[in-house]
Amino acid sequence: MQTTTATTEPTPAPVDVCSAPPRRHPRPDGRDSYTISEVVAFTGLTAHTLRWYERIGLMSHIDRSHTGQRRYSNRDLDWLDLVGKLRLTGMPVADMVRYAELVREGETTYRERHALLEATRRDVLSRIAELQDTLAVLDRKISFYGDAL
Amino acid sequence: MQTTTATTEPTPAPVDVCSAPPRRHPRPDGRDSYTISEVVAFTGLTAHTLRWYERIGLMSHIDRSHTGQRRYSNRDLDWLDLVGKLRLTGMPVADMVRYAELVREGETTYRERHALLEATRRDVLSRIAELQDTLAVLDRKISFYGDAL
DNA sequence: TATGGCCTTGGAGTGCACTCCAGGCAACCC
DNA sequence: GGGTTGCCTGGAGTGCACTCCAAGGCCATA
Repeated sequence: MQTTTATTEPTPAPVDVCSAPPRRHPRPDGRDSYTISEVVAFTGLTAHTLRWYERIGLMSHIDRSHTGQRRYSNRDLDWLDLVGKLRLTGMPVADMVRYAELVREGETTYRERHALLEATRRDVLSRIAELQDTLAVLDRKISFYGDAL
Repeated sequence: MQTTTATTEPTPAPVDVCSAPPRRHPRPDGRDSYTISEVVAFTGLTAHTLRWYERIGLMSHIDRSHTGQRRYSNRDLDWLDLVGKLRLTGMPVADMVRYAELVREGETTYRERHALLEATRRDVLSRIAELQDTLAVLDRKISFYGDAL
């Protein structure tokens, strides 16, 4: 089950540890190396975007095949899942890059990561509250139009 | 008490009827005419943005003083409140302009307005669900970092 | 050997939602 | 009259997050 990429395992390469993130799209088991187009299929992002994420430092360096093509690991996909979630919160990409840098710097940044996620959590809560507020307005208007019809 | 703008009252000018929207920022009572900078203070939008909204048709024509300066009514402020709410949902400005057009066209567009708001409502619900999903992920990570500290 | 498919790169382009600028008018205070 | 403030306009500029382009490498199949 636990296929490990020999290329990355020796150097534990600081990654986003934490409990295993739930994977949304079924990923084939027993593999740990995907082409960019497979990742496109899993994530819904474009290949352009994936390469751009790498360029701006939102993803740490991705493995390459002997011909120089990108080979994404399950860890990379987990990270993309998290990025997708953070994107939904409206977090700017620059902030996500900051978080990625903290992850790359290793365990010494736990405190700062904790603070960053706490702040994000507060943002998310207030966005949910705003949306629920908006929902109330929509419901009032919808029932107005519903009654008028 | 009821200061009415003589210019708009004769022609009831189709506006967003429905029940009275709750006003967020305290507006002085007994007035129905505000300068652009007052509206800036009430809404948090910039004067540029307010003029731009008008240019693109997101606001119907705003009253003018004898010198040509904009004079916003309470109805305009109510509309801006709604626009603010819709903006929070992530609705594109173009869609809001569409809704504004429907409002300007009068009662015959009730059905379409109803449908548009229903669709928006569904969007909002799914966004809330996404955010709650994200919140769960954040909580897991936050408690991981919290435990590790 | 050639054709097609998948991938690579740096850099330029796009769409959205503002945001600002230059130049000018009107009103008010000293 | 001069200075300041507030507002006006059309049009250009900005920042973000992609999105696309052109030119080319590698490799499998016909």
